[in-house]
Amino acid sequence: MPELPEVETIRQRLIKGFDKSPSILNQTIRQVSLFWPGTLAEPDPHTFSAFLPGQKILAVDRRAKFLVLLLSDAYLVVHLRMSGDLYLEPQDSTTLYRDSKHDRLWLDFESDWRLVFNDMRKFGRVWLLRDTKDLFAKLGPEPFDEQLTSDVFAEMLHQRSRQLKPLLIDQSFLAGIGNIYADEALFKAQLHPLRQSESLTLSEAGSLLESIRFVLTKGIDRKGASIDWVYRGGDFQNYFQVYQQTGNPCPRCGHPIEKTKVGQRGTHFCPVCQKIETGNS
DNA sequence: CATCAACCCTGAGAGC
DNA sequence: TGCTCTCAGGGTTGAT
Repeated sequence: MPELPEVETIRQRLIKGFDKSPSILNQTIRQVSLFWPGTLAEPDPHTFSAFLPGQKILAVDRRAKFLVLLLSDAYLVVHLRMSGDLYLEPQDSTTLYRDSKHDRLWLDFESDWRLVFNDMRKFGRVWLLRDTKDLFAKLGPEPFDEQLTSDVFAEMLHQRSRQLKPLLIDQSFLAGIGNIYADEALFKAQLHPLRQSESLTLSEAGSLLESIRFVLTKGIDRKGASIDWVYRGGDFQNYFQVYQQTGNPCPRCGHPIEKTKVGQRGTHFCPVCQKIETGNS
């Protein structure tokens, strides 16, 4: 499931070009094909398809797990949710080589290239907006924001009274973390997923922020994780310490990694290294 | 404000 | 082989 590192990887591939495909920058949209109307959050399909032809892609940015395509006169925002993917391919390759069963949207450019939005589980969404302010209004800070110092992060944790795991994946608290990187960051910081956020010491808060940045950086360096049957070409899954490592020995102490359910989400942790008690180190 | 559950979906894997 | 059941998960929504 794409989290910040996977979305960032896709962003960089769209900008730089990937494999044999060119950069998406300066491509001009010629034609729109929408195969699953539910993909479109707004506006309605008719307005969407009528507006886009002639629009040029000027930039590709990221906010949280959203990809933001700056067009000549609007923003095209994409959220990949669970199974979405976004890539360029030649306009004739779908008919010739590939099963297009899960394609939800095509943007055909004036060149021979096509932007494909493929999304097996249909959870992904696309917005065409004049302004992204409302959509992003409730998002928390970016993990790499320079303003986010360990003191600021500690204060954010103390202002809430929640278990760490659900808090980390709450996009209004911090933007871009999902289930994988939350589990990995908590393990690296040696904090129990059920620890109450307000109980963290200043040094524990600093350690958690540092761990979050470490695992996200590692994920980006590895071009993201390719898990389940969704392959995106990254190999961070080979570096998981606890995620999907249930029963395997903890890399730190050797005790078997355990899996529980926290806030409706599968949660992996080491019961020895990740203590629930308040650390007074 | 925090917590919980249902919902949106598909396909993989288990059990029979 | 082929059926049915369960599960996974990001984010939204509504109830407690």
